[in-house]
Amino acid sequence: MQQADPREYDLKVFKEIGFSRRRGKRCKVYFWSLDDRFEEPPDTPCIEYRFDEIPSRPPMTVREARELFIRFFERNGHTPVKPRPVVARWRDDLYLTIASIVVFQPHVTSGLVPPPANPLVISQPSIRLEDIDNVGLTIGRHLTSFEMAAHHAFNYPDREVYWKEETVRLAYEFFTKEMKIPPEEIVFVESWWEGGGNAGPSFEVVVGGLELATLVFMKYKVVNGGYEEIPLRIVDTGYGVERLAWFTAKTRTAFHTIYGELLPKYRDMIGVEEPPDDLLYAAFKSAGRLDPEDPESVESYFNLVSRRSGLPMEQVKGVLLREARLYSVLDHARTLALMLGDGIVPSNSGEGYLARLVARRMLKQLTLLGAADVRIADLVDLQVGYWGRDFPQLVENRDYIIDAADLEQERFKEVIRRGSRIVRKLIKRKKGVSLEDLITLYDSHGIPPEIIAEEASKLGVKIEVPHNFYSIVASRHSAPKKIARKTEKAALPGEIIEWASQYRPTRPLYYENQYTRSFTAKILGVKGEYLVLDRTAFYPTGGGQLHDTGRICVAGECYRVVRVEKAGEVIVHVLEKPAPLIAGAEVWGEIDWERRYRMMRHHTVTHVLLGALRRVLGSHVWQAGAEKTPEKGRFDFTHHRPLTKEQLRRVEELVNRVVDEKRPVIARFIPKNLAEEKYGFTIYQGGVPMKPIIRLVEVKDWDIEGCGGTHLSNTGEIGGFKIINTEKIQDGVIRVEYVAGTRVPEVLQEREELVESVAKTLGVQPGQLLAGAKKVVETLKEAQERLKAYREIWVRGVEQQIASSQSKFTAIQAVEPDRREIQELLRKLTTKYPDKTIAVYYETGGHYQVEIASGPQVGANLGGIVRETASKLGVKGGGSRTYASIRVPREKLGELLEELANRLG
RNA sequence: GGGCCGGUAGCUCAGCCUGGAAGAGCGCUCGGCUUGCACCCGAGAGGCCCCGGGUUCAAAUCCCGGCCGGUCCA
Repeated sequence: MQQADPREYDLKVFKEIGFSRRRGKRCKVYFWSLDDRFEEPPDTPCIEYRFDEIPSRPPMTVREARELFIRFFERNGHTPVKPRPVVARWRDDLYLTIASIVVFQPHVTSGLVPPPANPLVISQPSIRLEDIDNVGLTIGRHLTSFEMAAHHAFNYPDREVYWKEETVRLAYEFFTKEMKIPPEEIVFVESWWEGGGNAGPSFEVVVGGLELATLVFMKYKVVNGGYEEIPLRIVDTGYGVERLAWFTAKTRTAFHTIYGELLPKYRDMIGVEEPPDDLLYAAFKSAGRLDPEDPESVESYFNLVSRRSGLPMEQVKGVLLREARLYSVLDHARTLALMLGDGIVPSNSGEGYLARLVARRMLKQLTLLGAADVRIADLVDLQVGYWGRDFPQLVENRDYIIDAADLEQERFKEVIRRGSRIVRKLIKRKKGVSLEDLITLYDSHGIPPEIIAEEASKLGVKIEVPHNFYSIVASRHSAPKKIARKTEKAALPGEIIEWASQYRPTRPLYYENQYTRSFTAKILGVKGEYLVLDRTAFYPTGGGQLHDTGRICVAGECYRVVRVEKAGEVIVHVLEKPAPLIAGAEVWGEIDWERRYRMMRHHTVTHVLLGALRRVLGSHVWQAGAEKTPEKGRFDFTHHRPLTKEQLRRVEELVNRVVDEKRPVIARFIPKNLAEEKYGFTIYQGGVPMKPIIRLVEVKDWDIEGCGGTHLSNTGEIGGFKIINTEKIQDGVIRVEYVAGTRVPEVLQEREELVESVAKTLGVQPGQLLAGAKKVVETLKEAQERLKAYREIWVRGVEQQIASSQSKFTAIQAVEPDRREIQELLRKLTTKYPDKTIAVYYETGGHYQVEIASGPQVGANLGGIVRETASKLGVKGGGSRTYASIRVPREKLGELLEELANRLG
């Protein structure tokens, strides 16, 4: 860890309280505390938990702890801010909200957008999966989901809010006055924080073995390993709400505090009894020193608990491992509820995979607890009830949460079912399962090794799973790259983008009036076929809407505009060919209105469609991609199951109803913070614009989204809507394609034409299409049967020919060019006439293909003879002892057969 | 987005390594046994071996590309 200048940590507030600075003897870090009672900072793993002995305010629930925190900071001049979803849709470098500061990155932290309030206080539910394997064993130190309560101050060069002194003072006051912790127990450990490209000094506030808060002072940007001061200095704090509650409740594990009445319910459903209290107490005391990553530490932890409680090692180990599994199930159930509640759709990629990971790990634990049949939907539903008041999105999306959880369980069962078949086979064939097998089984088939070991032990085979199994698997994968979310690739050559950027932003007339068809403007610059104007009505490709086309005229000379693209804020028109234009000239432009109008219809109807999908399917439906062309609209969205016919029908009906209702469609620009506060994050369907002012498009009382496209002013103009196709394009993503307005009859016409041409091909009237098709199929079947009959007759003839032939070699011409059929015939004949060699030849592509087989009693090496013959004739051919094939030009057939008859006859 | 695994009868899969007869179990059809049946016995139907290209005398099998599914990881 980076050690900063000691002066960074030397604060007046410490002196005022009477704190002094010390250094740990074994854990060699500096820390501030009241007296000299601590030789070590009271943090894991330097000491064991002793916060049960430290006085504090009476036991709080998680909700009470959150309220206590927010009210305290509100009284101290902070504005409470609503938390964001646990899925960080506004970030392109993160899937999950892992801390409260993530809420403000990167738009606020970069200085582009002001914070919603300053200073502010928030309690942000966060999810971190890095330590997922340690959840449970550490009785609550590791959680996959937690609430990070935080106060943030953003210090601009021209506006200082507060910095270290005030932050530490607030912390001290909160812990002593609100949490009622004796001052002499509170310790500030000097530390250094780095993350997301920023860095700064920090304090960890630890009490009685538990780290309760981290106070970070972000003031540097990390540039090539060095630090640069940034103009916007940010106070980034993080208080663990669950830990605050645990500290006051002093229960044996954090899970007892966090989950309260849910814990006994889970015990009941899963079948894990509450262990004896002296065992749990011993575990509590010893857990502070436990390093779950280190198997030796884990072993000595069990030892310690065994000695402390006086219970045998085996019992301690068994009980605590079962407990750890139970706690993970509790933890994962809440995390999964939060993920699904914020609309993550489980899948095999992106944030969807993270939801699946949590679900699968939970299912694994249940399986190992012998409770594979417990419905995880029930477990998750209990969490929805328990946390519903804190996170209303859980209740609102209950149906989806339950359905998605059920589906994940079904899929996992399927995986295990497939897996156990493979395991049984392996054991039967190889009498065991190697590490290599375990890795393949997990990496390629998703079957956890622990479950394989159990499966195998039922069959009497013992399998050792190495403790570092998952790191072995991880090491097989190449180093992780940065997460890549969809980025629009440049449609213009780099040099053109560079050239265009020198001009001032183009004034977009299509925003002033979306129905503008023609306009006048001034030329700012021309480079070959690329043209930049001071203003334009041409819409550039963006937001899933295709660019306009049209013409631009100067002094009666017109040029086709074939493409329009954006280079930053400058709009670049791409002409059909280089034009001899000069800067400063006046131009007149006109867009192809029919094309544009169709795109507007397809764009507006896309918004109506999204509104309908969210109503029919649920609010987990998010845009995953979209494209609007004059021909059709295409919309990809997240959803866990394929659409039923009924759902499709309802969506179609709903959209058409909105069309009939002639709802107004309004586009306007408003500040980002205001938009978020008023409409929430569903406005960011197509990604988050990094601008302080954003454009919203609202279909009245139906749908509202940030959108840069051109829209109709009323849904009535859509005219009509028809879905023409739907498919699952990847796990968790459904695509629909549709047409609107005048495209509907066109598509109908295309279908009609198809029906007509099929009917014509079948020789029936369009009305008789089905009957006609049935007849064709019947006729085909009949013909095939007849063909089979003829074939049998032919075979009998061939047999006679062979039987009556004196020669050991017979050649027969076949009509059907079906190798497989011929091979089968040859097989039959050579079995019946084991001393004969038979050749069947048929014409194909101007050549004769000859298949030759000899019976088992024929001594000669057929393949060899054919190869020799082939080279003699200058063709290719060969085969095995009893089977060969050769291909000769038409005129050489006679020669070939003669040669073969000579050598084989 | 990347790695790995897979795509063969209605279903579940074998065959592929080592190229030259496309198979098993369940299901289905018919017949027998039986009061009846999820049992038993006998017979039978059912396959563009995912698609395209290449290598080869010859490809389900080997090589390349694609599509689809699964899975692990970002």
